[in-house]
Amino acid sequence: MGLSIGQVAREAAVNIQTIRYYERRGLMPAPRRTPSGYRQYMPDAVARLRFIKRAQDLGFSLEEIRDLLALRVRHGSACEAVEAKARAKAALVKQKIQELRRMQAALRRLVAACEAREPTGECPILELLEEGATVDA
Amino acid sequence: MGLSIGQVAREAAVNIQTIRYYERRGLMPAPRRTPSGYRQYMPDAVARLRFIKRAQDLGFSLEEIRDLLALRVRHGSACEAVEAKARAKAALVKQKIQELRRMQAALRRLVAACEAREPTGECPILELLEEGATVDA
DNA sequence: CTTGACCTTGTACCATGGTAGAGGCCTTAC
DNA sequence: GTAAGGCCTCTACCATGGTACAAGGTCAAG
Repeated sequence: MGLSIGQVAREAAVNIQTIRYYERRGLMPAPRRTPSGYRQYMPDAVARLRFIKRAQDLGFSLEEIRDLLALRVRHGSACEAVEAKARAKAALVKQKIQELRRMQAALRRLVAACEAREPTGECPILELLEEGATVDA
Repeated sequence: MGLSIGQVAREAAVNIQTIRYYERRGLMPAPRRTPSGYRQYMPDAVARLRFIKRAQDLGFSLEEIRDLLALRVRHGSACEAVEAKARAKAALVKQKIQELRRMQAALRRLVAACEAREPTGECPILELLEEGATVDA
């Protein structure tokens, strides 16, 4: 009928234990069970797991990911709250992108310095990242 | 003469213990000591700490950051190795940026859906992130 | 010359995000 | 009907990245 936890784990390339862990932590909904107690998943469980993994790679914590997944609009009732959360998250993502771009610029300059075989007494990375260091959060 | 660990901690907005921890982990060089054993830092220690914090926010582990800091070109001798590391890191950063952009697009679509007060039976986030899910690393 | 703020080392503890193993039940194939 | 493999729960352990506390030395002010 549905997918077993092992099938889901294989398709999503995660550990079985991890799926159960996510269920405990509220990231995966508790699936239906067979009469004998086996978990039965719908195919979208695989998509959800892949989403979680991607979001994690992007630096979101499991708690944040739980929130992201909870942003699924429920009947328009909580729509404003959802919108606010989405906006906040988007702002955060935007900032991360900007910082990564600065990092990338620094890395590119380092590569260029290496290619140019400059005497390179100094490392551009530290200084370049310091440039934009007007953060305090 | 130099900065005390407390001064550095305050300026870089990190815990004193954290600085010592970084020293143990090889992210901060062991500074000179006063005759009585107090650590004495040069002002660039603050910059280094801020770099570490920024890199962490970008999703780099302490080990990766240690590597990044080690990329400081030493006399051109290890220049090719440094260049390769920088390139690899840049590729990784580029990928992260792309994924974050997809996440941002999903969030923006969600916001738009909220604003439009659509019936919003479905959440765009999960599906949109699934779109680009041609990853396996 | 003592009080308080600061420093030292060492060890222990915490949260997050898993991973592993024990002990036991289910299922399918021979 | 029995063995292999999958699943169940529960508990314990691991790495990472800190944070806290104890016991004690240092230093500057009064």
